Amino acid sequence: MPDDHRSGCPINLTMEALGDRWSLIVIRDLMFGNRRSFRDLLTQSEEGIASNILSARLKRLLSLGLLSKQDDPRHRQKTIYSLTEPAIQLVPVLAAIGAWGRRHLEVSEALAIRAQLLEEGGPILWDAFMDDLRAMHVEDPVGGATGTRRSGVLDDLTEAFLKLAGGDRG
Amino acid sequence: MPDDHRSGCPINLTMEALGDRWSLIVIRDLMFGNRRSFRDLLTQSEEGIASNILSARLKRLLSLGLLSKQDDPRHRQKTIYSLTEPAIQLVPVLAAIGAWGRRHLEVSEALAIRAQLLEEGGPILWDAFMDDLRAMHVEDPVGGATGTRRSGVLDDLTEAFLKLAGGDRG
DNA sequence: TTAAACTGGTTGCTTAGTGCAAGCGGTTTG
DNA sequence: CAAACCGCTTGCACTAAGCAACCAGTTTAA
Repeated sequence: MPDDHRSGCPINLTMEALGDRWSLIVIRDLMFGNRRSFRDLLTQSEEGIASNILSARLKRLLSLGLLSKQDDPRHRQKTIYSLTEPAIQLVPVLAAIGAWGRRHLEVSEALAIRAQLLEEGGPILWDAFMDDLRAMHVEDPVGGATGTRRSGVLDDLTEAFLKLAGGDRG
Repeated sequence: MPDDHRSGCPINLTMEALGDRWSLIVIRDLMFGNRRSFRDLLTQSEEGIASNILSARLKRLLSLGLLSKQDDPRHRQKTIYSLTEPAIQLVPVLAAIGAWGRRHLEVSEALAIRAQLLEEGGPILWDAFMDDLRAMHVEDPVGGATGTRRSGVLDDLTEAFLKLAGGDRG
């Protein structure tokens, strides 16, 4: 039988895959917040995702091939979640969404600075960021999760955010 | 009281506004299919939206300020739905989503051609398209709905689609 | 003149997704 | 050896989605 999709339209298929209130939030936290474990994603979530929803989303994103999981060598019970190449290629999508939201919705200044820098940086910055993400999520997911591997772009974005937030997050 | 949002993050606020399976589909049909009435959106929908869902989405998008409605001079009962400026500015978002879906999901050839042309055209084409949409949805919504006002970009996209689909749609 | 078709929806029902709180077996830390 | 932490699961309430039938008013065509 054919696939059980509503249509073969690229926009529709993307909405079928990611068109809910949480999937892109989880990917955003992995991508920009480098939250790589269930507990990090759960407790550091700005929006307060519930554990059963997070569990369901991680399963779904794994089965879609957007995430991969590895054992954490530091803790036998711990899992490292990483972005795969398809998820990394969502950078331009998240940049466009962030730019639109920043213009048309009531965003907070601190949380909007990353969207602004990402928009201003354009495709050149996105490509640099995607290369960093490949190093931290595909080539060396453990190093990326533990801090051995870092991203210059991500450090810049985080620094700009912390300057406005005055704070204690990353 | 503060707004009842999960957070002030641009990506989160966009997902709260448009993060469901249908909102962007409705906007896509208005934008690329020039479906401007309830009936058109309902019956010409590739994905088969239900009438109660369509009704709810139109109400929601109107209240968010992404759509406007006008009386149709040809039919006292008919309503013309139009994109507002914020919705028109979703063009880059839909282009990015379409480009991603085309690369990573099982799209159909005919339905993917628009995404491809939009991606290849880049920001210059998007700007031209957005100007056309302003003429058809903001300046002269009635003319845009009735065919008096047309979009060169949209005609090109539709022609390319019809060539592959062999068909009877627009 | 009247019936058929079309207009933008609504209603009722079932199923799927979201949100919250509590809990669970195993692991590591102090 | 107890407390904290690990990735989850369970249960229950509520909202959103999906389906089919229906509705009153308007236009069209015989």
